[in-house]
Order: sequence, then structure tokens, then C-alpha cells
Amino acid sequence: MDTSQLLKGVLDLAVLAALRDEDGYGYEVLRRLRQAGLDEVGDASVYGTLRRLFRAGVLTSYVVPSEEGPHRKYYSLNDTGRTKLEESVRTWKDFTDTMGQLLKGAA
Amino acid sequence: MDTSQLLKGVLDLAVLAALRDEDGYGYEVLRRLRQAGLDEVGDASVYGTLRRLFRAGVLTSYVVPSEEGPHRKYYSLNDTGRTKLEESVRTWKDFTDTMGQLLKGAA
DNA sequence: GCGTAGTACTGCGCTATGCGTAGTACTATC
DNA sequence: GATAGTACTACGCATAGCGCAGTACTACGC
Repeated sequence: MDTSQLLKGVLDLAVLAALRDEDGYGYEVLRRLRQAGLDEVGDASVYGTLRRLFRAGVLTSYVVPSEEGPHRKYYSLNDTGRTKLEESVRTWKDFTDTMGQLLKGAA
Repeated sequence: MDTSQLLKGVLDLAVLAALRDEDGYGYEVLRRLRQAGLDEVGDASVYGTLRRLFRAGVLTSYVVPSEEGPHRKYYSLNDTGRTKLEESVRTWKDFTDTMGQLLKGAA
């Protein structure tokens, strides 16, 4: 089973969760996710997801110049984003419960 | 969040699990999955997954004529399939654990 | 001063896979 | 003979994660 396929649809949720308590820029979100255990997630996937979520109107964005490298594009959850996060968490939990039922008794 | 995206990669696992205890044909597997709670899964997705798993060599297949409709193509887990099922279950559990960590404290 | 490494982001094209739809074919029922 | 349910196949689409190349800036070592 390929982990990259499992991420489909879930990366949105993971990124939203990573921004829940604190704003963050792409590279940092990537580090947060990898540290949380999603060590195989690609950088382009995270940047892409951030852009997609931004276009979808659930994130706001602001650029901060950095003194130790290139500028950083910070992202922040807005109200729509927080609502979407809650909804997505529920959908995810329902889904994993269903799968748990199906796998009951398996290995 | 879209349920159909969540299924990516997981449908393999669901189908293998549905065939764990008993052989089954496509239409029946579809019913088992829907009954288990995956009520939005499309029929073409299940047939496609069965064909893919068959090509991958984890399922064997035999055709049984039916007296109450068209013929039925039964699928059966072979040893490779059972191994893959166990592996996939582990991958899935690890993945959901990781996500659980990430979502800890969320809604 | 130049190459390498780390940071930070963008854009392009590929691929896997679930889904919608149409089509085939058989049985049963009205 | 038309419709509905069963059972499967085939075609093409859309989504989204990923690999890779490219840009740009800082810092360190030679």
C-alpha cells in the first residue's frame, strides 16, 4: 500500500491542523508534518495544498521578509478555515470508524 | 472534505478485507462495502479495483453461471493477497495513528 | 570569490485512482 | 415488450500528490 495515495484528501486536513494553533509558512508546515510522522510527504504537495486552500478562501496570507534566507509566505486559518477543519475532522473520524468496522478481526 | 478522495488507496484495503472471510463477486463486494458504511462508493470503482488487484496477482478468479441473472465472476484472496492485506492493515493503522496525533486536541 | 548547503517558494508535467456514463446481457414481472 | 434488478465492461474525466527543474537569498568553507 502506498502512503502517497493515502494522503489524498487527508493532506488538506493535516495542513489545516498544522496551522490550527499558530500561523506558519510553507517550509515550516512541511517540517511540522514530517515531525508529526508524515515523513514521506513531498514539499511540492504541501506548497500546492497551501495554495489550493488559499484559493478556496480558508486561509489568509502575508509575506514576511527573513533575515536568514528568502522571504516567507505565512498562512493563517480564518473563520471559514476553522469551520472547515472541524467538519473535516468529523468526516475523517467517521471514515476511520467505518474502516475500523470493516477491518475488525483483521491482522 | 470529499469522501471519494479519502478512498484513494484505501479501497484496495477495503476490498481485500471484504474478501477475507469469503469469496465474492463484484456486485456482492459492492453490497458488502456499502453495508459496512462506505455507502458512497461507486460500482465502477469496485469493479476497477477488483480487476487491478487481480492483475497485481493478489486475487484469483473464477466464473460461475447464475440462474437468476448474468454470470458472476468470483474473486478469491490467495496467499499473496492475505499477506498484502496484513501489510496494508498495518500501514493503515500507522497512518491513522499519525493523523490522530496531529489532530489531537482538534474538534 | 566561488562552490556547496540550507532555506523558501513556484511551475510543469506525470501518474494513480475513484467516478460518471454508456453499453451489454440475462432474468423476472407486469 | 417495457421496465427493473442483477452483473459486468469500457471510455474518458477530474483530483491531487509527487518528482524535478528553476529561482533566489544567506552562510560557511576553501
